[in-house]
Amino acid sequence: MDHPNRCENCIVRKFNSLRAMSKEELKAVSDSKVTKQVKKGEMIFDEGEKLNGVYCVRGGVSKLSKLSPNGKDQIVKLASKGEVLGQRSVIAEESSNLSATAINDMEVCFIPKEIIVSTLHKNPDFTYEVLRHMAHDLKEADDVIVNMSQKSVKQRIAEALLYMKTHFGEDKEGYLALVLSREDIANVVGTATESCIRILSEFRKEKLIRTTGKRMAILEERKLQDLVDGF
Amino acid sequence: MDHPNRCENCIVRKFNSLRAMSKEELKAVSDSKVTKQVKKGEMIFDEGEKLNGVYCVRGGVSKLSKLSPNGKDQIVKLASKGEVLGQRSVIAEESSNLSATAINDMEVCFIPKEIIVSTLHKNPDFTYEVLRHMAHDLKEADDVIVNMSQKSVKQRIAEALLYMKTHFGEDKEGYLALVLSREDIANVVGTATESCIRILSEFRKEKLIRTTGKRMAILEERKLQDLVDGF
DNA sequence: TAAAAAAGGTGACAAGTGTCATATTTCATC
DNA sequence: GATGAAATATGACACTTGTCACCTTTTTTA
Repeated sequence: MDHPNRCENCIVRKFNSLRAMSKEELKAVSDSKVTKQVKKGEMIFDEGEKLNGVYCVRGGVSKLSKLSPNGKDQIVKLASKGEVLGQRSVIAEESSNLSATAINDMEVCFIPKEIIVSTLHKNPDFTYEVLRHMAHDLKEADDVIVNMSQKSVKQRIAEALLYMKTHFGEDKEGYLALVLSREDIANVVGTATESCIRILSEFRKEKLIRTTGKRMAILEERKLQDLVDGF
Repeated sequence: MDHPNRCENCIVRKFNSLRAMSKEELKAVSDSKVTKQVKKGEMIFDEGEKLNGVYCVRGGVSKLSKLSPNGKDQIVKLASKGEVLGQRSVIAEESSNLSATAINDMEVCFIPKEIIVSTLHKNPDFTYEVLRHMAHDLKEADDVIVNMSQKSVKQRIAEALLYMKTHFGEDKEGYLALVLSREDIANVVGTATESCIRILSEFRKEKLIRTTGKRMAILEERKLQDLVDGF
């Protein structure tokens, strides 16, 4: 039973609420889960879809976004290793309010909702753990609301770059490990792609960042932070 | 034991997660709760404050807001009868990320966190109920993010008016039951007070609304909705 | 009730941002 | 390695929105 592909042995679990599951519950999850490879650009689930379970991210990064009436895709959250997608919809028994798309190649485990829901009813520790995670997500969402409404596009882009550095790190050459297209960055901060490109060009000219193709490196973290804080 | 001021008999409870509590738990809550009168403009708790419990709203309306670095107050949510304030912070064991201020005279019940937390550990139904509420709040927050970043100020104000009508209703004369200052409306939609006043004046000139002092009535719900949807 | 303070209202102007048009570069695929 | 498609880049311009200045009306307080 020490197969590396068993949830009991999956390191990723340490980061999410599944760590509060008992051995038996975890075994049941492992027996019914399906591991999937998702290629860059592929959609894991779409807005409005009824989800039959949740997706536990083993590797890669996913964007959670919502299509606005004007045709633009607002990215609400970036999810990586250890995060569980679709939890909210399964718990509220509603169709998904967001779509999930792979930003790079991903490995995710699909876990049927029956197991999640029954564990929620039987194991209060697990429910409490899920609740704590959701409380955290809600706080982050509040922060995003304030940033969106009170900060300029330039400040939001600076913040997004710093976020990418602290949450996804850098490679050996100092480039941000998470590579996002200009369009995706624009969709994270809620602006037009052209505005995003323009401001990144500005940052480059001011030597706050450097770029090679779509790879970007932060040169002046301090100055970017000052910008975010309004000088 | 049929005192009207006992939680067991409180109608408000029907609307929130406390309905999942057992008779005994509810009795304990009732014995330790403190009912407070909060006057218009008074703060219930402030951003950054450590909360020793939650506040159950019996009457009146509260704004939950967050001060942005530029000195503006972003209203994230309006809470009325039945809603529980401070839940998120108590569950995550963090200081509050928002402040709560009375928009009109309020009556709230303070419930010490110990009772909430211990019930969360003992009663899975209650935990699940709280979880479902928080899942709903999170969805609403996602929607706010998309609105903030993708809609114009005019659209957001139109939406805020419609929201006030559907959530708080109208009085006999057709005026919105919830009376907000122009500044508060501006803080809900994340714009400057002057811009808000200007757009409301515009709506008035176009006969979409009518105003008497700070009381406002919606005349053309359909047209406002069309505006929100981008014609 | 008068005076002071707060809220509502409007104009003028500047700054920020979105849109459209059009190059240019990079990337994927044969 | 060539070729077409997608992504990046930049200019021009209009529109939206914020800021400041000032005035009027309403509300609060002495």
